[in-house]
Amino acid sequence: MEIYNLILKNINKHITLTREEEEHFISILTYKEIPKRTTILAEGQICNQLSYIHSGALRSYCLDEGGKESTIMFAMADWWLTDMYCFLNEKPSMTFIETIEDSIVFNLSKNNFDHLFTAIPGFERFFRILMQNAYTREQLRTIENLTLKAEERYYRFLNKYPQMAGKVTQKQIASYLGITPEFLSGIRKKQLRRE
Amino acid sequence: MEIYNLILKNINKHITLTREEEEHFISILTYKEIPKRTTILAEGQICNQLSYIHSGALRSYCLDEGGKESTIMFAMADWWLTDMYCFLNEKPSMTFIETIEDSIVFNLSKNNFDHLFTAIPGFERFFRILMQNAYTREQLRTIENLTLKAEERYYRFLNKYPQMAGKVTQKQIASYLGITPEFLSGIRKKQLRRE
DNA sequence: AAATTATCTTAAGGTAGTTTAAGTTATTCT
DNA sequence: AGAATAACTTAAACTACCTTAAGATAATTT
Repeated sequence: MEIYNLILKNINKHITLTREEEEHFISILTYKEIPKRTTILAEGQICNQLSYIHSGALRSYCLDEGGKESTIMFAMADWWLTDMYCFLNEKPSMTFIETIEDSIVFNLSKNNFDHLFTAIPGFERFFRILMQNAYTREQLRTIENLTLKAEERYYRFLNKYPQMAGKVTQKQIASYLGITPEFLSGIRKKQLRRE
Repeated sequence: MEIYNLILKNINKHITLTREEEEHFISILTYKEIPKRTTILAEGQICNQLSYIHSGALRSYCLDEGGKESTIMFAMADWWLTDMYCFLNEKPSMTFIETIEDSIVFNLSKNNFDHLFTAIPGFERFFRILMQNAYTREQLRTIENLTLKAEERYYRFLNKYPQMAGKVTQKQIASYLGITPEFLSGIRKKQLRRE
């Protein structure tokens, strides 16, 4: 099937599958078309799906006691997304996941995820590399949060995710950077004056 | 060898090795005794070792342009530690790693790490799970840094790493929390007054 | 044991980021 | 298209956290 070329290419970056393995893998995915601004995972639900984003864009975030949002990550086409801790440990989700625009995702259930490793051991390697990348990316974010001021973090964000910057609201960017929308507005004004 | 029981138990939590596999794995480790306050990795060096900490405690940190330290992680007995990004990509290290106390570590070189996966494919699974845990831990830290005030982060740190709290200086704790030692001192004073 | 050096504390003054509130501009819904 | 809702901006007052500097305490070196 044509539409699965993208995800197969994603996997082929790290491991090689036989024709049968590819077919098996695709057979355990569930195809979902999701309109924009749809919540596909809410806090408290059991998170039993790992989503590959075929097209579109999504966002995961959490709420603190006061109702303040923090964006955990933005995810676009060809990325994987879930509440990883809760997916792996089958705990009620601590996060929300919603579409930013109309999206097509392929879901892999926790059950199929677990069995995939016995059916096709090569996937251990694939997900090892995926987790490595996620870990090192997350660690870099920690360091940037600790060492940089909001203004510098904002410019690095624009630089790292230029496609995202156009799709998401500034409120969402602010909540990713850990600042208020008002403060971000000030940063942007400063930039405009310079141009 | 008696001394390798701890690391084998660590690995056995996630995968099962045959006797020969255990022996092969141990044979590629290099044993190191390191006195306290020794830098085992400096910024700019190629980081080609992944360290398992048999005993003792270590810390990894980075320096910004102004020379300000940020502690990336504290690591104690039975933990794995390296500059993961630079280890995996064979880049010059962006971080420093130093012993906090006299330590014994077993080093796995990048070369042996790479070959380990073909020699004993089960290690793909082991390191997948290791990376998963590192990733989800790091993501939790990001969220806490974004949503919590320094005081609350300090108490969670004490709670999560009670053994560490006694071993490291407050300057180091402050640099892990992303605050100045002076500000941490103020937080501690507040706590003392309450008791 | 003394001297040196690093850590920890205290306090005053400064800056980065927040809060609240009001007004403006987009989006979404009917 | 008009009404409703959410996003974005502006500004003033506030708070969390930083900077600098000095003195006290602890650890390390000689």
